[in-house]
Amino acid sequence: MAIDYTNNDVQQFGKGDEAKDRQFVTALARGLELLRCFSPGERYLGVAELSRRTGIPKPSVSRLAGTLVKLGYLNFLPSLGKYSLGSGVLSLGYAMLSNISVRQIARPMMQELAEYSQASVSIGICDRLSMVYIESVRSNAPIGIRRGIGSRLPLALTAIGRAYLAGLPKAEQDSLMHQLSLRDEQNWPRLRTGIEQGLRDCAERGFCLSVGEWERDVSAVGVPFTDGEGRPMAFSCGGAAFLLTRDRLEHDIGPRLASLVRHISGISRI
Amino acid sequence: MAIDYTNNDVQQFGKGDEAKDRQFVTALARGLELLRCFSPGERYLGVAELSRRTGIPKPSVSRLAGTLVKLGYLNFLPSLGKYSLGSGVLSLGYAMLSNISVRQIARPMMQELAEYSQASVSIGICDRLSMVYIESVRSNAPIGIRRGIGSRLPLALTAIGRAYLAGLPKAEQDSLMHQLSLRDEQNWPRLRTGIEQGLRDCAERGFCLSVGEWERDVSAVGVPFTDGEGRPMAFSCGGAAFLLTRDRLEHDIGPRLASLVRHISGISRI
DNA sequence: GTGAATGTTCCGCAATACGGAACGCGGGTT
DNA sequence: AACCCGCGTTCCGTATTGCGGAACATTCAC
Repeated sequence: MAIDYTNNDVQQFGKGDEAKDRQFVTALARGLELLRCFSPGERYLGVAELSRRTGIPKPSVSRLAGTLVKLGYLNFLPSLGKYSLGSGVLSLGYAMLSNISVRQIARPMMQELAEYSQASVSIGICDRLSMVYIESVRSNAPIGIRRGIGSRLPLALTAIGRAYLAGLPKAEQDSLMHQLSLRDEQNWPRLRTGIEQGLRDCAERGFCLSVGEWERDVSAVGVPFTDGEGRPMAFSCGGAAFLLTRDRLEHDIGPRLASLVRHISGISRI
Repeated sequence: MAIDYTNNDVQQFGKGDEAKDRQFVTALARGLELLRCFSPGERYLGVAELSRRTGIPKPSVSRLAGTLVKLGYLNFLPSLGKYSLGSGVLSLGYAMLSNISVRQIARPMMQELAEYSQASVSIGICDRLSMVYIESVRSNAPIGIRRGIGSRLPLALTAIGRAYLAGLPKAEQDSLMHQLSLRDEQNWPRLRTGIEQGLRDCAERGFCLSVGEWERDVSAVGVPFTDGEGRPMAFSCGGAAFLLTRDRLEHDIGPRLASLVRHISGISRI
């Protein structure tokens, strides 16, 4: 598994953070932060490791993790002395997915476009500074990595992320971009250029591109969308770069995806 | 949506419960209990409703929910004054799924059996007193409801649940059955009969049945399994009762599913 | 045996989460 | 309008509860 799935969207909750909010429950935030440490790359984590990652002192980690085990959100493996995610986390995700109705409406059309383009067509929403797939269908072509529902992609480098930003109200857009700039001041100028190109593209043509910018061999187009309940999200169609050339994305796939999204807007607006 | 998706596996956390455990973090448990209130049927819940469901007083619910919003696990809809699940819950579930390798190994064989039987083949693990699908493939026959990954099924009435119980060590088996009996004393005698039949079937033939016992028109066979990491789970093959007659389940599908699971045991044991 | 990891338990402390009461708000109903 | 009812939030005094340094076990490596 060469892909780095690590969740970079860390938030530290030092007890006396600026969140001097009397309405903020630290213990809850910390417990959830522990769960977030587990990612597809990091199956098993021990107390010390969790403590290092989150900055929470060991005894507290031990207590919180113990609680999470009792609740079924973590498993404890006595042989390793480590924790892994438990079955509890699954059903939460499912409850959320089943409440987003666009998925059912869009799936047939997505499937059709996937077959046509021999690529993957996905819908994503934003969590912290990543996009997360809530639906993804792929052509049954032999190649093509399976990035399933729930997988995370960076906001700044992908077509779906840029499209998402393009669909946001200015205020939220700025806020997210500000956070991005803080996280990676080094590369921000470069990232920013790509994002702003995306914003322009979406405004002018209704879709934006990422040609090998995230992973060398992957290209995609993205289109912003807001569902009937006002939830911002984005569609994308992406796959092997040698199949999805820039020309084809700009003149064929891009317009098709944009048209697909217009269709869905029409249907779900009723 | 006629199916009752409601999550019955409630746990109350009155502050001074028997959990006088100095190692138990109540605030965390309560916060997660709030998230659990949302199910595919219950998209939007307000403070009062959450308070009623969980027994947590309103101010505490307000505080905890506020915290969950800040963390991205809940959305707040000002127009309704209610909460819905946020994007944060998704990625947790995905991180867990991607760490269960049986899924990838088993999928092709599951697909094959699904086509052959014109039914759905699934893998499930247990969360509290429900089975939760971690993988599910279905034939592309026109009929067949889509129960995706993450959906919950009762332990006592389904083939997958009974098979799961059959695969557990005696102690855990007894513990779960005890909890089941407490939750529904009324029907326990009947449920128990079905479960014990399932245990016998699994011991004798390697699979168990549920013929219209959970939903009138749905029948299935189930087979217990334990993966390379010692995680107990169960396979099932189920679908329309008129296609999957008892005879066919007993003499064709059941043995085939049992054989499939033996294959997988062989592969993943390496 | 020593040393450096790990994870858990102890326990005194005070910060923290708690929850009853009160407040403000909107939307019915008479 | 005046009333009421249900909701959600804020207040604030309280003691509960979670906290974390220190000490204590274990295990591993060499």
